[in-house]
Amino acid sequence: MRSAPVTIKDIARALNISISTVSRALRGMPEIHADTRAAVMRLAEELDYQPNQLAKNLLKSRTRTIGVIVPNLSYYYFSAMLNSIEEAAMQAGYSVLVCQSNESYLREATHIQNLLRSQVEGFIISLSRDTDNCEHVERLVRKGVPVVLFDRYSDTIAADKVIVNNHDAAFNATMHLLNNGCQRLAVLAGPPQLLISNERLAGYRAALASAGIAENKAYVLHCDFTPERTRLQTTALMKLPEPPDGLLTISDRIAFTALFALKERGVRVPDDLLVVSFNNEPLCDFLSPSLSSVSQPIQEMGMETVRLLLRQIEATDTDTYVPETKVMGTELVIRESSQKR
Amino acid sequence: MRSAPVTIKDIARALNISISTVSRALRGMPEIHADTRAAVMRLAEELDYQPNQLAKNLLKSRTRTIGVIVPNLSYYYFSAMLNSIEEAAMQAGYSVLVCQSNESYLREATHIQNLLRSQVEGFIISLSRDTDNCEHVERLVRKGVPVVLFDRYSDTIAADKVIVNNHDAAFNATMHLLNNGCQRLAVLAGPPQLLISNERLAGYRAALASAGIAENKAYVLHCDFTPERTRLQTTALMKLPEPPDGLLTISDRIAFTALFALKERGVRVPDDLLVVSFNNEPLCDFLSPSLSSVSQPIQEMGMETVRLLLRQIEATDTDTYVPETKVMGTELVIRESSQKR
DNA sequence: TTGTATGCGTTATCAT
DNA sequence: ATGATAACGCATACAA
Repeated sequence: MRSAPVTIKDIARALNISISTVSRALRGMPEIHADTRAAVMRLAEELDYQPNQLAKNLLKSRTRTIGVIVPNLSYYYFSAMLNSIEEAAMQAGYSVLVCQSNESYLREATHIQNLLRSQVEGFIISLSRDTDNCEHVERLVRKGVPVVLFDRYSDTIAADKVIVNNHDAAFNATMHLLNNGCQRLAVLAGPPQLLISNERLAGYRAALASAGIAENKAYVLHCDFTPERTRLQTTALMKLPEPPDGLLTISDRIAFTALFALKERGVRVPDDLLVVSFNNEPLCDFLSPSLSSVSQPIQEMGMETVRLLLRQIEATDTDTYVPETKVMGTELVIRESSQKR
Repeated sequence: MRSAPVTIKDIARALNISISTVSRALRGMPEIHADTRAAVMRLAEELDYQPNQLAKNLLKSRTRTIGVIVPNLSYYYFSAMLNSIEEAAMQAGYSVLVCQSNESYLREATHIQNLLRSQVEGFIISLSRDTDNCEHVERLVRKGVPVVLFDRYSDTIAADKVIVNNHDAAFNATMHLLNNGCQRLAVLAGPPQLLISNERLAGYRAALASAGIAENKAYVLHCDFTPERTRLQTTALMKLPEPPDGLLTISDRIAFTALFALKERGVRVPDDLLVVSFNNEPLCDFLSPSLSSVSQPIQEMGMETVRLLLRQIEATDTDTYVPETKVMGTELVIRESSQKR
């Protein structure tokens, strides 16, 4: 049998005392008589009383809750970031409401709206693939709602950011491929509206330029994180009259599918083609050949996003606030896929 | 500058009308004069008014929110289940509060408590690895709180369940290995307190028995989903005087690490050892050799958990309610790892 | 030490 | 067509 939840009113009535006494007893206020407190506690325990968080939050106008919006939790990077964000938030006494945009602008905007209505005190966001207009987030910032972006950020948003130097990371990864003998270097980038993809692309180009290699436009293809598209683009690359002998992919998701497509076509990695990727998912180790990949300090990034957000939330004067961008270091983890044997 | 959120009171004051009129206009009630409504809507838009969901929920004693507790979202199976649960819930007008137990009983119990305080209307739970005592969930059920378990369930809980026939699935997987020539069949099971692991173990044993093979205790080892432990157990298996020539692992997480450890030791799959696993993560395709694995109908399972939960939530008489267990079909997806070439 | 009254933002009931 | 008021569950200022 289901019944309405127990309230302090129920306890008060049963004990024939006032609700304020119950409230005080429950919260261990010192002025309450020991006997009264004991009786209240006993009954609360017996009835399995659970304080109504809604009522508390409404009264205090504080929820100590932060909204997190990520593209998709089945990407390792985001679920790992969520873990570290949750941990840091919990330590600080905040809880987390997680939403997935599923790479859709519309869902992202809807989630922001809903989280706002649920009175979250701030947002940690990594933008969706299809978000080319950031008006929805900019409005948040304009309203003074604390926002921190990570990874998938945008230039136009005046919020705190926790990112890596995508340009330099891609530059280094590309140089690594060049140094290992690649002559024809291709790249599987993300969708063109994704800033981090473009930054990585720029790093790739800078590396080519620094090595005095002219860019071959046919070697630069865009993917959208769907296996179908990646497969198509990989095949397109290898069908070129001069197929590449080196490949940079801007995400492990893309690399996994690409490696699969390559194997199907009989392209041997690293013998025929060297590969370097981004994100350093745990699986990189398990693949054969194992996959070289750029790692981000997920643990630190999660802590940093929370730190920046709480700084905003707990700031007394919000007028003098200047958004900060924290650039974290990356590491190129070199494995079998990027070294000739 | 941050300011207190806009309320209907603000709008009422600005327009010099009563809050009830604002409330009615906002909700499109027919009795409101067109001009009044227009003015209210305009101002609400301009001030970016967001109704306070806390207040609404408190008043209605309904949140249309369900709590989902899973061990860890970085396991593919759970993030995929979450996606399908969220989708189904959204379609039905409910939203989802997700929590990770991180395989800890304590966190699981704490999350239940917190979600209860947040007035969720029901729970969808997959138990943590360390949950050997289900008192926390049983109490929920006793209180009449709607609960649906999936995958990691327990016999002692009188709630709806959405599961697969673990015994038969393991039986079939084991038979498949036997039919492909395995003589010495080992199994890497999960922790002994995990019912689904024991069921799969029982299926393995039944298959051996049906083939007239005596069980070799040394071939049955338990893992706890940590790579370290799995690595250790895999090594232990291969160090036996008579190492196995077939291996059943009760989760892809375990299989991935085991395959890695095998490769390190120079054990060739499938030449020296055939492997079958559980969960059919997308990566199974990408590994080399690709990994045979038992798949569960995640999409349908998500829909089913939500359907059963909403049935409970929306039931008028909760007295006559009898918990239902929905057993979904599995499919053994055969890949390279389980067939001699 | 305990009780009474007020308010958080909203909807609903009852007037007008 | 609109307004005043009570209620949801809780915390707290003020009274007693």
